[in-house]
Amino acid sequence: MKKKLSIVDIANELNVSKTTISFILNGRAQEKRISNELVERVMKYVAEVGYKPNSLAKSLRTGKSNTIGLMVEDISNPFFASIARLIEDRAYKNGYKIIYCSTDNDTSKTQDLIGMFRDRHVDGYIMAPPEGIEEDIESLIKDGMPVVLFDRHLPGVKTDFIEIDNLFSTYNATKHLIEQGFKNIAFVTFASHQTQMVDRVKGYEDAVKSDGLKSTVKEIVFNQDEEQIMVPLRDFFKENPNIDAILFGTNHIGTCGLKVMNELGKKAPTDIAVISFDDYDVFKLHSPPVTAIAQPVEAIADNVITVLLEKLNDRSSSAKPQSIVLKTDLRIRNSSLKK
Amino acid sequence: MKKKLSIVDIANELNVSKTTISFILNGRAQEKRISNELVERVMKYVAEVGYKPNSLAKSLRTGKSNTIGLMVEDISNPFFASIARLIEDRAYKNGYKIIYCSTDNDTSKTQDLIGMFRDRHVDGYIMAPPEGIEEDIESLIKDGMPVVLFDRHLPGVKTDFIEIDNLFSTYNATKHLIEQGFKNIAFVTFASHQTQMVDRVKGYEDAVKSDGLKSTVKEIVFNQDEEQIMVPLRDFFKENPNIDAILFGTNHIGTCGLKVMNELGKKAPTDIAVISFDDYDVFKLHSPPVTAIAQPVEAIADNVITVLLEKLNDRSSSAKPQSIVLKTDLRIRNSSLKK
DNA sequence: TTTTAATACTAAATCGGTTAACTGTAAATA
DNA sequence: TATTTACAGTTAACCGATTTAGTATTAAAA
Repeated sequence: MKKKLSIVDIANELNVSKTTISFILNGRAQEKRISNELVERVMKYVAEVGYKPNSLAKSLRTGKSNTIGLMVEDISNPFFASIARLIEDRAYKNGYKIIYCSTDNDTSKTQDLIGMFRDRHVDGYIMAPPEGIEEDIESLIKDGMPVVLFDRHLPGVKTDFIEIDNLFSTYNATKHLIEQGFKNIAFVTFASHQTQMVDRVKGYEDAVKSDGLKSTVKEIVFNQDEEQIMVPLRDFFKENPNIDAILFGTNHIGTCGLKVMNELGKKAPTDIAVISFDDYDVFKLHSPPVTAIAQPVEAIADNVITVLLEKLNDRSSSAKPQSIVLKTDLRIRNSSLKK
Repeated sequence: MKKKLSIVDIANELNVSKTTISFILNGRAQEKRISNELVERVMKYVAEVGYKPNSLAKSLRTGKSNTIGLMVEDISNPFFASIARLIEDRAYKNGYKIIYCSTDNDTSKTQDLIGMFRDRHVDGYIMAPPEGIEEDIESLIKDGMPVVLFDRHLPGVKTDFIEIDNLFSTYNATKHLIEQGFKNIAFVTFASHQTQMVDRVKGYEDAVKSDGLKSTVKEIVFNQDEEQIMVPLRDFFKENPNIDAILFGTNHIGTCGLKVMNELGKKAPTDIAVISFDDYDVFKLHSPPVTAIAQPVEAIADNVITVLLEKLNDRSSSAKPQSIVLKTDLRIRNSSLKK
């Protein structure tokens, strides 16, 4: 077990001060007028023995950790998992590591996690924030930490965020159902005051109202345990036997909804037409396949990391926060629905 | 932007040496005979101002970072995502953070990532190792790093691992198909020399041979791009028109397989019976639902973290490595297959 | 000839903790 | 009375880097 080399070992071996080594390794040789000769000698030796500076020591001194904290609702949800994956790739390419965690949409858990991230001196934060976290985020921002939100934003908080056009997405999907001739369209979603959910509900309501149809919104309490989501769904179907189409507010609730429909022997789309927010394999492979509102996952991840890197590279920048709103894609999978 | 308090600030404020503060905060007051009076005064002040020790400085001095490096094949794969989620929870509860990354089963990428983790002084490693990484893992172990492998292991490398009984799982699934009366059963999987894949193939082959049936194994090159997986699958179906049942080696390939079957208008299970490794929503919700080999995800995550925490708490322990092999569950979803 | 400037580095402080070794006093033991 | 022991802490070194301020030498400018 060879002990790791430190900058002092290198300095001693080459009879040079560690300051010089440090300057050379940080590309400040020119600026500090270190002779090319010496630079070469040092670089050669460093490569030879494979010396790597201790990043903890470096972080302690410089205050930068080259780490980004990523907080999503649940890393095992395919939507967040794929965004996390894309962010991870881009971050590594730019020399950043990711520390991630799942908030479960739980405010106090999230506060704890922010504390951990702070303590670990992450350089920047990417998060899909839960409700009630406004003050904590504001305090991060006040302390000069770059914060980029995605999937939703916090109305009072002035920071960058990337999201999609939720209102139009559900409006458009609902209109699509109406055009297909459905009259009793329900919207089933998680109970939430978050911006993305509020907008999704509003999009749906705007659409049904514009056609003089009745609005039926069912809100379900978020729960980790899938069974706890399915219970109220069963009730919903029993209480609303005349529903002919449903729009689900997230992939998770859409999946649970399909499971319950299976249980109850209700076929999509012959018995009840279904559209879900967030597209993924379950909907594509369902037979017949389920129409879904696909979020531009790559574009979201790209924008998130681009904006964050910008802030990281130009800390002082007081440019006003960017709000990027991306379009979704309604993937219509059953053109022959009802008519 | 109030600057963060350091231990020196606390010491000065209370007119005590920082050593004393450190002892008290690390629960060594008794041992170092610090008076209860002083302990209380310090604790009260620390709580009041919300002082939190700088973990970077702490790590630098102690060599421990309270971080675990988690390397999976692909964090956006539901199998790995759910294991990651469970490991995350357990790790946080025990005061550890997770740094994660996806290896893509790429050896040199993984080597890079190990380098990063090393550099960040992670306290332990959890990984689903790619091929060809034996030496790197051995060098980690030689340097005293706790390493726990899962999903597969490296035959020559003596370290703990958690996996499932792959051989029996595919043997059993194949037998099940045979019992249903299928005669032309194919096994479609990723090309790999990894232990889990080798065992899965062997389990299949043992089963078909034991009944004197023909073995048809199709190996597909792993690729990030789904289309690159579907091309050889299409070929496979065209070249083997008399196949009446397929066993897919992973959830990913199973999902792609179903997509291709959809394209080609082949129905599961009426045209071709299907069983896939790794159970998830896509298989549960497929109509009719697809039989799958479910891995005990919670048990895997539990065992992984338990073994790692044991090693972390007892570094010197030279107890010989544990090999834990868990059972899978064949979730039969179409009892009325053929007969 | 003296002053200034450029060259090529280095010493020491610093980041914020932990820890081995030590100090000074009072009471207990030899 | 002289020596231990217990008590209640403190001093200073250390982890491994970065960075500010400085030094010694030579060359150019005044």
